[in-house]
Amino acid sequence: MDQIVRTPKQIGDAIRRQRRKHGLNQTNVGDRTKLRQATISAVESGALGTQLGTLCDILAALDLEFVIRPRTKAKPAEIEDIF
Amino acid sequence: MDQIVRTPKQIGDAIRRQRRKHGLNQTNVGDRTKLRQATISAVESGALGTQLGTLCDILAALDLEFVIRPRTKAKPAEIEDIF
DNA sequence: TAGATAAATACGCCTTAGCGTATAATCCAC
DNA sequence: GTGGATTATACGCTAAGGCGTATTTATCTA
Repeated sequence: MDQIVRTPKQIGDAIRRQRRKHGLNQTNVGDRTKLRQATISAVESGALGTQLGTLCDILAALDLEFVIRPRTKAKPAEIEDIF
Repeated sequence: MDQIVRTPKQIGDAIRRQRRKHGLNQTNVGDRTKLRQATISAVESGALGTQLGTLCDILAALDLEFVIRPRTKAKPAEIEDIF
């Protein structure tokens, strides 16, 4: 359930998954966050330049949070696919 | 040990704490990440516009990782100070 | 397979991150 | 308190984010 994310792409994928789990589309999230649908799309696709404020807004809208911790030796399956 | 972080400021504080725990200064992290000391300073101070790529680079340099999960009802103490 | 819903792109605009380079402001130990 | 180390700011520059508005390109479903 908890998802280890180490790259923008992994973060985007995790967000997309959670968004769908919530039954929302990108426009819905955009409304909740005052961000454009296009921006949500960019974040989910793993744009490196996504701004931290933007990301935090999206997480809040999806009722998600980050935990920051020392890297673990996680099995590949626990981490987002590299592809 | 694990730190719940929900805002750029909390993320910056957590990074600063971990950096010090590693016995590094901002310049050291800058060297490891090809970022400027000034950039590390900005991230640690919670700049909203910090880019995701930048953040991930710093986390990697400090051997940290994110976990993304549903928000918990954590006691205030488990979460970074609001300020 | 048509129609509708959702996601990805486009264009021009304004703002700002991060860069190099430097310097000012703090912190700390001696 | 002073000198060295660390961190915060400054300035001009280039590149890119996110905005509004719209359209194209999937995706899904009846």
